[in-house]
Parts: sequence; structure tokens; C-alpha cells
Amino acid sequence: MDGHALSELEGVVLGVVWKFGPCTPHAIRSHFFASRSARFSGSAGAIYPLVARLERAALLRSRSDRLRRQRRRLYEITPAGRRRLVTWISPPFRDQDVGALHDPIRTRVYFLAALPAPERRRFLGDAEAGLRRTLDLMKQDLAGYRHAGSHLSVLAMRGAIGLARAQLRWLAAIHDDVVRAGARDRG
Amino acid sequence: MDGHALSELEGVVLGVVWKFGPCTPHAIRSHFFASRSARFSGSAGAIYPLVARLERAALLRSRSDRLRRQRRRLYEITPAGRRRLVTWISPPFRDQDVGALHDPIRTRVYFLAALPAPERRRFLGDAEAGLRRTLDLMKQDLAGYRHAGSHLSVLAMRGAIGLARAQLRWLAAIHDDVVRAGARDRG
DNA sequence: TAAGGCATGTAAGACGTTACATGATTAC
DNA sequence: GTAATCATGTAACGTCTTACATGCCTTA
Repeated sequence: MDGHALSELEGVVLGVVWKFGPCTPHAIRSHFFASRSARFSGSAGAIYPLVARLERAALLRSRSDRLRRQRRRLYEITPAGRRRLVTWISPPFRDQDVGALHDPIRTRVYFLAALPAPERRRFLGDAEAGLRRTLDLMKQDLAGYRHAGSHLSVLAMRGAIGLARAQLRWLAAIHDDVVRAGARDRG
Repeated sequence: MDGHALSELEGVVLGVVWKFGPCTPHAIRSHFFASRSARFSGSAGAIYPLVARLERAALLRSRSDRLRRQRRRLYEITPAGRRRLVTWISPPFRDQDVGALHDPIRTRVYFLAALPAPERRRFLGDAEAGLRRTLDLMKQDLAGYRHAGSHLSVLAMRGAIGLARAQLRWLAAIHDDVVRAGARDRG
């Protein structure tokens, strides 16, 4: 992280501190708790060592603070951190960044011939139900961001919603094929 | 992995061995090398210990083999492994499986106000170019799967292509907003 | 007064990756 | 003959998760 590239989590944390700082590590964690994406949990064991690392690299700086009698530490981004954030965001993109997205449902579809036809039907039904729930939650998030005037969060959320809709369209489109698929030949 | 749930990589490997087995660990690795998804690299340091683990858990069994004078080990799935695969594929899905997909481009969009407007334009242009390249490659993969008669691979690939198209539509839709966005207020 | 949110951290472990080391076989 | 591919593995490391430990503050 000193000479090397930032990890995905390091980049996001740097971005969060830039966008919402000065803030406590706990506040940073809250963003991950609130996120629909399960990529990172925002666990203490990840965040506290990470901000310490970023501070040692002079990308963040911190000061002690006190809220009532509650001790806490406020982090903010440094000019070097700001430059590093710009580099992290900017092209060129790595192949993995613009490559195929990872989708656990799709991964399982590759092996769906391992299930008997009724189970395959249940698979598709449950996946659709789960995606619809997620979609509803994301629509609520979207309304919240709109209300808060978080312009870029609104745009990003539209992307996430577009992906969920694409997943749902795909499930509907392949339904008949899947239920009939690969009964004897492993698909 | 004995009493616990299978990791994503363990599930996929079990599925690959079921679908293409008996096969060598090297052949398993090839599937990851050929995959458009960057979730797993198929590194030797992941695969060889993993198949050994699955064999200890009696989900795979193996036998020594020889191709010319090349020693190798062929793995195939056991009945217990087959049952475990079915469980791994089947609902109920975890929240993370039907939650928002992780998309590195979208992650960066949250912080796009950190870039000046011309850089934001370049960001969108490069992302679009990268996604189009991926899309083209995936279309070739699709044709290959069709030709090979890999029915479920065709269906899965249609899902991946649908997602890439959704990403491209999203980028086009937010273009004007992004370029104007959050010049002073961090978006 | 109990529950839950705010706040900071550490320890152990799971799970990957990168890099290395070795050797046989095939295609140019 | 030499480069690429097939083939098997190990060692060191990075990074994140789970679980634990502690304490303050607010609300019901």
C-alpha cells in the first residue's frame, strides 16, 4: 500500500473519508453496514488496522476527540491521500474491473443439471424472490439518496438497480430452458 | 468445510469435477484461466490444497494415473460429494447471493466528484470501452458454448452478457449527469 | 435497568494470491 | 533446441472475517 496499489477496501475507505470526513472509524464502518453490497462487512478487524495503515502512509491524518466523555479518533484525508484517491479512481482500469461481474446465482446455474426439474424450478423461484426483495430495498435507498440530495449516490444506485433488473429479466428468459435442461447430460 | 458450509471456490470446484470429471487439478485450473470472471485466479496454491481437503472430507476421490510418462492424479466426485453439491446449489440463498452485485466501476462512481470534469469524461469513456471489449469476448464465448452444445453454459453466459449490457446502458444514461455532477459538493 | 447504538481495539483463523521449484510432453 | 503447455506441488504473504473484550451514552 506504500508503493503498491491500494486494495479495493483501502480505496473505498479513502473515498469515504474524503467524502464524509473528518469521521471516526466507527462512522466508516456504518457505511458498510448500510450497504446492500456484501463485498465487505466493515468488520472492526479490517477497518481499524486499515486506517492505521493509511495514516502511516500519510494518506490520512487523525486527531483525538471527545464526545461527552466518549473518547474517539477523527480521521481526515491528506493532500497526498487526495492525490492517491484520484489515481485509484482513474483509468486505466484493470481487466477485473471491467470484466464479467461475479454473480453467485449465475455460478450455480452452470451446475443446475445436478438438480431434478422440480428443484430447478424452486431454484429459479427463490432466486427471483430474493432479487425482488433486494430490488425493493434498493429502491428505498434510492429514494433516501434523492431526498438527501446525494447526487452521485443516486446515479450509482441506478446502476445497482439496473443490474438487479437485468438479473430478473435473465431468470425469466431462461426459465423454460433451465427446467428442461440437461436432464441426462450434465448441461 | 467438514461440518461447515462450502466456500464459493470449493462449491465451484466440486461442480467442475462433477461436470467434467474425472479430471486433474490442472484441468480444473484451466476452467478458471478461461473464465471471464476475475473472482478466482485458479492459482495452484488454492486448487491443490483445496482438492486434497475435499478428498479428506470424502467429497472427492482420486487415483494416480500416467499419461505417457507424465504422472498425474485424476479426481472424481463421490456420492457424498454429489449430495453436498446439490445442497450447495440449492436454496435457501444467503443474502449475499441475491444482494447487490459488486461492481468496481460503480464503486468508483460514488467518488467521481473527486475528479475534474474532463477526467470524469475520460473515466466514462474508458469504462465503456473496457466493457465493450469484455462484451465482445463474452459473445465469442457464447458462440463457442453454443457450438459445443453446452446448454447451461449458454444460459449462464446470456446472464453475464445481460449484465454487461446493463452496465453499458447505465453508463450512457448517467453520462451527462456525471460530467456536471458535484463540482463543489463532493457529489 | 436493560437494550441498543456509539466507540475502540485485538487475536486467531480462513482463504486466497504470488512466487517459486520441478519435471514431462508437444509444437515450432 | 527452445518455447509453450501439461502437470504437481510448497512457502510466504496479504487481506479480510469472526469472535472477543471493553467502556460510554441514550432511550424505553
